Amino acid sequence: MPELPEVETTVRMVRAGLEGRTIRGVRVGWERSLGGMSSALFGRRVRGAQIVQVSRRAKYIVLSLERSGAPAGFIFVHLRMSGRLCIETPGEPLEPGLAAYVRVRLKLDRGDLAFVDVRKFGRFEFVRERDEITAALGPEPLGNGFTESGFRRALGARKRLLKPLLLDQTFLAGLGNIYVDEALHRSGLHPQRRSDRLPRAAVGRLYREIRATLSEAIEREGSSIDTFYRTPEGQPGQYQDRFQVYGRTGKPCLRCGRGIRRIVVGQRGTHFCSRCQPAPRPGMISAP
DNA sequence: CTATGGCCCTGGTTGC
DNA sequence: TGCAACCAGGGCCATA
Repeated sequence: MPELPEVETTVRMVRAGLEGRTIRGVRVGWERSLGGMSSALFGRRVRGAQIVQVSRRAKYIVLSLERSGAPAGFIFVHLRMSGRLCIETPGEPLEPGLAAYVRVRLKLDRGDLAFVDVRKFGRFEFVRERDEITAALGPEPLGNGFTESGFRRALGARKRLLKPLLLDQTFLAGLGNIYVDEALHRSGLHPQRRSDRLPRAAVGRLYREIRATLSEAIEREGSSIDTFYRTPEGQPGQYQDRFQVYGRTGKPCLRCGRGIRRIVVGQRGTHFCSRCQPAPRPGMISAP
């Protein structure tokens, strides 16, 4: 599920309930969610710490911890495919259907934070230094550090297919399968175009459409295409109603009417319009 | 460097 | 209806 817009929505909704809270205890239902640390050590690291800030970096939710005013590490949460954060209070108990999938629970001085994750791919991990996670990440697509000229240089420095490159979190951090397909369609670019063979104007379009797509999706609180993603308030997002290509295989392109096609690129289902996103010349799909 | 396939997991949907 | 196969908003790792 969650890509940048869903993670951003999650952060905005849990922030008020978490900032300022103190972690009184920990319950771990699936130890691997901790990313290799034992439950015992995780408990020791976070018990007694105060959550002073809730923020987002790429697809991570970052809880900054302090003990008596001094930095005390971070909890990095990655929702992967099916993860969700829920705040439970006596007045707002967890939805009954979710209880069986709580993998980590933080007992707070007011309420609980439940990390729910059906498929168990998600992570809820403690690190001492932010860099341990963020060092390998590419720029934030909506941040000031992501510029059109920098993007052009970076694309030109690689010889990869556009779609897998845009999914690569070390190249650009935050896009996932849905928003890459949507941004490529809006840019009129075929997912198998090579990154180093784009005209300048195409790079400009792609740059702007990536940012516009993500911004519009955040405004609509992300996309919900099945029962997994819900905002922490339990509501589905609204951006799925705006999809141009994702999940629309065989349906008419909303711009030109031709049927949307689905192919597999880099092992990921890929949706595009063969008229609005013309294929590169055959020799340009793979390296010569 | 780039690409590919397997793997981690569970549940919903599809097709016979 | 029953059941197997296939699919899924992600990412890591080993191997060509």
